Amino acid sequence: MSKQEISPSVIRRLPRYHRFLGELAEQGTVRISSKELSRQMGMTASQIRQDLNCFGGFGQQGYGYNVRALRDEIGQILGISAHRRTILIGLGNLGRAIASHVSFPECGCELIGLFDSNPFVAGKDIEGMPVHHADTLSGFCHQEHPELAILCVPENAAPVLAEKLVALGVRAFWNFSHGDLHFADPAILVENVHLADSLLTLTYGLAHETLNDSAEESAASDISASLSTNRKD
Amino acid sequence: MSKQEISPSVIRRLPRYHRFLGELAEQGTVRISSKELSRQMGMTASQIRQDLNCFGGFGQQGYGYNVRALRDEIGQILGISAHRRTILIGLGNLGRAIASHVSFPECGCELIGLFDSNPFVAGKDIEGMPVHHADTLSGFCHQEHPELAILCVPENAAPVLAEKLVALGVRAFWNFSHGDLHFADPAILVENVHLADSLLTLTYGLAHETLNDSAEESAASDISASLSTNRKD
DNA sequence: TAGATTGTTAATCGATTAACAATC
DNA sequence: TAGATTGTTAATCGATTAACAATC
Repeated sequence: MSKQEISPSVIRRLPRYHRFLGELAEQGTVRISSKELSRQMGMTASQIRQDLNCFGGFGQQGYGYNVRALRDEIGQILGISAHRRTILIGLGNLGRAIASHVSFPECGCELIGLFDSNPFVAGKDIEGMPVHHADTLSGFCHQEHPELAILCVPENAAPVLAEKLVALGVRAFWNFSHGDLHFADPAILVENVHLADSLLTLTYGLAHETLNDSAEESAASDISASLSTNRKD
Repeated sequence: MSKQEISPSVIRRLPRYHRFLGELAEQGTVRISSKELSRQMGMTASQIRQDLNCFGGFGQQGYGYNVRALRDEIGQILGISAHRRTILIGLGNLGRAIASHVSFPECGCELIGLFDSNPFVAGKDIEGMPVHHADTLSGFCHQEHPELAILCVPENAAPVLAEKLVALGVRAFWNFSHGDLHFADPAILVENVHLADSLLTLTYGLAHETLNDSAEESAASDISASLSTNRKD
C-alpha cells in the first residue's frame, strides 16, 4: 500500500469504481479497458488511469484491467474486509432505515449495538437486534470498544453525545443529525450527511432550468456534444 | 438573478450556507462578517465572498452581511419557495424514512403522491398520505404532473421506471436505488445518492489512519496549524 | 511483429486563496 | 475621519485532461 497522501477527490471516487466493477464482474466481464470503463461511468479514461495509479499499476499494457482483480484491489484499499465495530444511536425513521438498508459487511463494518433514549423504543428488536437504552452506552463502550458511531439523533443532542463517544474511544462518526459535527482533533473522522442538501441541488436545477429554457437546452446539448468529441483517448 | 453559468462546486455549497445562516438567525445574530462566518463554517472568508458574488453583492463594506437578508437571498437562489410537485416511489424502510424525515416544504418541494408495487403496502397510509399502487402511476402523472420523482426502488426496477417517468413529464430524479441513473438528455436532472459510498470514506479513513498512526497524527496537526495561520484575511 | 492499452509526464483548466482598492 | 469589511482582480494551487513512450 503505497504512501503518498491520496487526495479526497480520488478517495471519494473509489467506492464508485468498486460498485461498477462489481456489477461488471457479476455480468461476467473478465477484462475492461480504461476507455470502455470511462464510457460506462461517464468520465475520462485519463482520470481512471490517473486515479488507479495513485495506488499502483493494476493494469496490463495492451490488455486493460482484470475486472475481478481490480475490484478486489480497490476493495482492499477501501478496507471493506475490515470489521469496524459500529454502533447506531437513534432509531427513529431514519435510524431504522439505515440499520436495515445499508449493507454493513460490504462496507467493512459490523453493527454491534443499537441505542435509543426513548423507553418505548429501547427494549424492542430491530433487524433482529435488541435496542439498548442510551443510558447503557458508556458501559457498552467500555466492554465492546466500538470505533465507529452512526448518529441519527436530533441536532441538539449530537454534539454532546459525540464528545462523550470520543472520550469512550470512538474514532469515526457517520452523522445524520441536522447540523455539522466537527472536532478539533483531526484524527477523529466525520462524515456529515445532509440529505436535504442533496435534494436542494435538484431544487436549484429546476429553478434555473425553467428560467431560460431554450438557451439552456441548446447549451446543454452543446456540452454533451463536446464531451463526446473531447474524449479522444 | 444574474446569468453566467454557476459552477457545481458553488451550487453544492449553497445549501450549507443557507443552513448555517438559518441557525445564526435563530440565535438572533443580526450581522456577520465573511471572516466570522468562515471561522464557524471551517472555510476561508475569500471563498465565501467569492461564492456570494457569483449572485450579486449582498454585503456592505465595513459592516458585513445581514444574516436574515443573506439567508433569504440564498433561499431564493436555491428556489426553496417553489412547490415542486414531487412523488416518491418505493416505501420500504428507506422510502418511509425519506417521506417522514425530509422536510419537503423547506426544500421547495411538495410531496403529492406515494407509490409502491407491493399490494401489502399500497392502500396503507404513511405520514398521513395514502400509498397508491404503482399501477396507477401513469394515470396519476397525467392528472397531477409531478416534475420530481424520488426513487427508493430496487436497482433493477429503477432504469425502466425512470424512463417511463420521463415520458410522463418528470424532469428531475432523486435516486436512492443502488446503481446510478443517467440520461442522454442533459435537461433531465439526476441526483444519485449512495449512502454506502459515504460510509466507505470512513472505512477508508480508519484503515489508513491505523497504518501510520504517529506519522498521520503529527502531519494532521501540522495541517490544522497551517490552516489557521494561512487565514490571514 | 503490429495493435492495443497502460503508466506517466506535461499541458490545461478550474477552483481556491491572497491581496487590495473601493466604500460604508 | 479611522476602522472594518466588502467586492474583485491577480496569484496560487490542485485536479483534470491530453499526449506519448513503454510494453504487453
